[in-house]
Amino acid sequence: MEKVSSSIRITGQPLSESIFIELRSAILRGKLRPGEKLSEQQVCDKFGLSRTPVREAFRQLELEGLIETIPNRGAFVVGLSKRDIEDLYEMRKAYEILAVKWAIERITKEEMEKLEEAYEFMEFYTMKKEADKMLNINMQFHNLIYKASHNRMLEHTLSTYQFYLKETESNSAYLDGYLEEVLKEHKQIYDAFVEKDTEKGMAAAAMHLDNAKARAK
Amino acid sequence: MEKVSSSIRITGQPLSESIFIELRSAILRGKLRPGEKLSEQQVCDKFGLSRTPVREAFRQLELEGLIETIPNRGAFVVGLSKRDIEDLYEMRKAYEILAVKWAIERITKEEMEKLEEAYEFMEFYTMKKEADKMLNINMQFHNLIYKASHNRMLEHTLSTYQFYLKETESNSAYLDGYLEEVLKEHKQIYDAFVEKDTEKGMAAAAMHLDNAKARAK
DNA sequence: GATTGTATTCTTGTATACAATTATATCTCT
DNA sequence: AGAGATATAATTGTATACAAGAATACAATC
Repeated sequence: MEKVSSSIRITGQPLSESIFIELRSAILRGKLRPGEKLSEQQVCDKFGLSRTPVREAFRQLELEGLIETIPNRGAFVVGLSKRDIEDLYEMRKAYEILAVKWAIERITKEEMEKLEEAYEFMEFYTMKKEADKMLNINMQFHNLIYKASHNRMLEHTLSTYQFYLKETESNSAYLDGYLEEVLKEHKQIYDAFVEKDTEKGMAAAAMHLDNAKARAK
Repeated sequence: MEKVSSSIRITGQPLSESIFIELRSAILRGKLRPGEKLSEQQVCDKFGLSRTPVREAFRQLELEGLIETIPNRGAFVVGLSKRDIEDLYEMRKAYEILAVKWAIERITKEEMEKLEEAYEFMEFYTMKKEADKMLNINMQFHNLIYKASHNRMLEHTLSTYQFYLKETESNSAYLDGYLEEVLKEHKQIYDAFVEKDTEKGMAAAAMHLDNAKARAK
């Protein structure tokens, strides 16, 4: 493992959090290979800090299943296979459908206003053909739905999946040729919120995620 | 928080793991109330050990969303609302359907033999009307399916949900009057494995979990 | 040459010590 | 008495120290 010159200290945020995010990203991006041993001391040396926060990060990675620790032997990178990622799209789809359903039932007025605003930005960026901004607002749109589902676990899990898929996607600018198609799919979801039609929303979400999976190829 | 007389040390297992499981259980069972402050020192005193393993357990609880930590202020119990638990049944159902689908597609010969054995135990215990043993083999049956899905994340999540629901269920002996009904539902799932019929399996799983939710009331 | 037993080294698991931030209590002033 | 400021105490965040287990190296034996 190569050293990094700069510290990862961010004021206010515990170091264990930073290390967790950093290592998770490295594993998902394949910089840390499955099977590879992850030594606490090496990680400490790399980031220039003590073992305490590193160990806390390890325990979190273990809980997410990205590393496997054998007592008194150490931690080993697990990582995601091609099929794991394929599966992840399916798992996300199943939850996203639930999120849309609950969000339509439970969304507050304020949340609805934010969702409307997000959708309007999507229209705007589609018109301007700004794919990278579209990618961002796309994520926000979905995150607003997660929040509006008013279920912390679902929200957390879907945010995690979003992160996983973002990190593992080979080409993050894959939206380029599909802006209008993507907009249309989101319009169907958004319309379902306006009409408070859960069935329509769930169907639209399912369709959208099937297409998203196909586009990511 | 009251002290416990006995130590929770189990040879081979890190203490952080034991504390994690212990605290998680306490939160799910409502012994630790939502909003309550969870002091590191208090937990240390209670279990008679140092802060290092306690902190590691806290980080894991945080990741599962059962506590919320505010930097430099401490950890606060979050817990699950009635609706959270209701939702959990839906979330479990969505994943269980996926697990059955993938398991039917991916199950190995050895795994199939174990599943068959588990199902036969279910028949046996139903005949003998042993509800508590049935509860156990029931969990095993489902865990075998999780394993056979050959997706670690799905397996881990479903195991967690199983634990959550088991801990929060008001009456763990709720199977009592429903042994034959439950057996029938599992037979349908098991038959789908024998016939390698994913559609049938998914439908049977959906039905089973709807009924399980209704029975838990 | 292969294998087993032992000593050494290395790594992890836990406890303690220190630093930094936050909460609380006390005191002052109006 | 109440509001604000300061000092003290308590709690968290991080680093270091120690203990226990595992891996490695090496010697002795077959």
